[in-house]
Amino acid sequence: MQDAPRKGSDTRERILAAAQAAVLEKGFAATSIEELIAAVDITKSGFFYHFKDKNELAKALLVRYVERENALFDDLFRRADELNEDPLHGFLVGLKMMSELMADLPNGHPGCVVASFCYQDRLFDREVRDLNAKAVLGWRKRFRERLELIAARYPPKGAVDLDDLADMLSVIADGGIILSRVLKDKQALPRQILLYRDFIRSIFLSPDRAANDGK
Amino acid sequence: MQDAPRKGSDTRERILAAAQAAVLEKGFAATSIEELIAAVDITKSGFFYHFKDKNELAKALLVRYVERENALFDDLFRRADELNEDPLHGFLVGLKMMSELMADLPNGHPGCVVASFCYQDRLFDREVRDLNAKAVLGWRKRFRERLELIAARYPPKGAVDLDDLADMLSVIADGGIILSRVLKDKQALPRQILLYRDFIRSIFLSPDRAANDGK
DNA sequence: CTTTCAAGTGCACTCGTGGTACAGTTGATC
DNA sequence: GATCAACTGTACCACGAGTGCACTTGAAAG
Repeated sequence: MQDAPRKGSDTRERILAAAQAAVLEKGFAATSIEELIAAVDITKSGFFYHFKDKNELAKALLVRYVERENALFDDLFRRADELNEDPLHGFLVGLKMMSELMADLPNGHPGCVVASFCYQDRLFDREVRDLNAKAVLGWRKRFRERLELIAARYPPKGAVDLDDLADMLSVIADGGIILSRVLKDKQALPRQILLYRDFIRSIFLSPDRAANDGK
Repeated sequence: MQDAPRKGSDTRERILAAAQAAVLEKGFAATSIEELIAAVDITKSGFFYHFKDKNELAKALLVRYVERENALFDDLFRRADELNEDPLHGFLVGLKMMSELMADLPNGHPGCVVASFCYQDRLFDREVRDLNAKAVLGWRKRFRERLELIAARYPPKGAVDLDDLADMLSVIADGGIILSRVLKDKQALPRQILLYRDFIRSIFLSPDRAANDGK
């Protein structure tokens, strides 16, 4: 284990944590290196030891965010599946848990780095923009696979594009975060996720079954 | 008519147009006054004649955007209603038109100023943040009123919160714009709007009626 | 035809920030 | 005792935001 050569050396991680919080509140350009080194209590040289320039910081920020978000989804839907054999009900339980997770965040959702970068993408090089696209496509793949399992067992009513339906969860999440933040209403995001859940249920569950599936 | 005292004097509008395009690509902080005055071909003093500081520019940008967006919605759903007496089918037609409008934008949707500002809100004063919230609440009110008319004639299946359902359109729009931009897929946004349309139909139209309502 | 006023120009200045360069320091590990 | 990751310290440059103020211009109103 030579990943922590020196005492702790969590400096890089602390920079990233401070940077993410600042970026989600003010945007990347307005987040100054000076404020970050003040927050983490290092010198400017220390910062440039870890990141050769600001674009490197952006890249690391995005990679870290996507990894964490993926780990969170992995854990959440794994637990949901343990509670349920059926792919549809596993998904519905997972969405419910996701909604509750968002509702329980004390200060509301801090924001999505992918969405933030999307509205500032001319600041970054192509690599960062490609990483952003890859993250969204990863979520599409993840949810599409679940939806395929569901569709195999529960033939959907009408023609539904499963990619679009998978994307819709990212859409609801990003849009819901914006709604919550703008309205300063922490519950707006979880409620939107529950609406998506209702939509999924209405697509895959026939009306009579959906009727006695309340809650 | 003393609103245009001097020849043309569309300078202010040209500044705002250039600023909006730049802000949606790079964020507000990264949009320099210097680049704006270069684009509009005036001097720095000329800029500060129109806006006393950058925050004033942000405010004007937001006000302009919301006014235009509201005018667009007014026009779109008014035309949809002219084609249809029924509130539900008027809404469905409006959503279809909205989707087609988005699909026909040559370079994709340029972005939502409200969403952009949301991820940079610490840059602005309270007035701008309040304006942002008011804009979203305005859209909620607008769509909620439509949904109430619909719900009165078509009792919805299950308990639906009409505020949430109204918000969901803003959510889908903002999230869909992000999806489209990140994936560089212009059609992603219009497809998400059509999914919302499907959801609306499934809520208010009973299954047998929904069946022969295809397209 | 002169006064007035909106809509600017020109210039000089301060400050914060990104970024470079490079030499030196510290402390755990081998 | 040497090595190396992880820093510190100092000095420096260029650029852009934003301020302040005096000055100009051209259309319109009296």
